[in-house]
Amino acid sequence: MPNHDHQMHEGDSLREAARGRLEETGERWTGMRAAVFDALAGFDRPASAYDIAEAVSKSQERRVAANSVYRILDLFVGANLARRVESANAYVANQHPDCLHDCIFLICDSCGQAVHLDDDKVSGGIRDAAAGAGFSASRPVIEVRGTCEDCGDADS
Amino acid sequence: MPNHDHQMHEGDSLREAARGRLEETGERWTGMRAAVFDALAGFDRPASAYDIAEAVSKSQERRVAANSVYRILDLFVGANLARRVESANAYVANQHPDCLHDCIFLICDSCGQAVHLDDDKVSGGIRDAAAGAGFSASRPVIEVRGTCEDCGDADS
DNA sequence: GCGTGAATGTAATGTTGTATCCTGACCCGA
DNA sequence: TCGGGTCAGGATACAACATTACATTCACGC
Repeated sequence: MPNHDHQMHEGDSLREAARGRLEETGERWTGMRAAVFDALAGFDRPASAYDIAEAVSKSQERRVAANSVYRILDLFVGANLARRVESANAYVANQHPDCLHDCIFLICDSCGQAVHLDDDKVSGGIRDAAAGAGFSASRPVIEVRGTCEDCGDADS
Repeated sequence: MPNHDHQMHEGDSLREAARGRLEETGERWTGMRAAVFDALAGFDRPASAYDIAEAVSKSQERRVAANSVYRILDLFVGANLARRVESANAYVANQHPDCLHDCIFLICDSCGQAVHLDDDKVSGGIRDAAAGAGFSASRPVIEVRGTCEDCGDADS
């Protein structure tokens, strides 16, 4: 079970939380950044920068290049608005940008969905193991590939 | 501390262990596979498929294409002779191919070295956390980016 | 208005990973 | 010895992911 309550967000509430968080870091919430955030949050699974570029191109009715998207995604990751899923070369919106965690992703190899867990006990164990090897951890990457409940139920 | 002893290998011993393990799976230990394994084991840090292709090209004195290397690396990963480091898009030789673990990589962002830990307690915790969310884990990816002891000592 | 720096656009290029089809070595049975 | 099957690997092309350099535009203080 989680060891504290999060302010969870969705839809407009998430957008506003993201905007607030980004502005706290001294960055601007521009139209382009809003469009990228909306596109990212609109996916129900991890989205690649190119997926997002395509979605934004559609919503803006003009071509948006990948590198603009990369710039903004890097900014988002730095500000905790988004996370990178390393094993999928993709990104997800962070549902609670105000709250910093080492997080765990459960990624279904069948449907592509990614669930985000926060378990400070597990991540603490990893940080301890790293520290025990004389290693100073800055960014744990904890991802589990496998099969989600829905896909496991019925072997389609 | 590790919770059991491994048969650790290096040099020729590692090569022989790898060969034995691969042949146990019903695959052949060909010259090309040996060359790829030697190249991989010769790197002191995670190596990309293209790094390995280049090294093998040199040792064979002919051009070896990346896709051949990928095929062989996939085979190695499947047979537990090598591991993929997801956060670096790279591969490392497994020092004890006879022994299957969820493993933890500590990757130094400064020098690029990767240390391989086996800690069944930590990985068990992750599998438990996944199971608690109804998720059937097949392949945990546990990597920690940070700074190793050597690079942290003196801030060059 | 106008200069300045931040944000974004444009284009090219580099890196990583896959797909497809083909060749050559080897084995095996007729 | 001939044919056919299998499989490792080669060649090529291409798809997907990511970065770089430089030009242009925009917001804001003055």
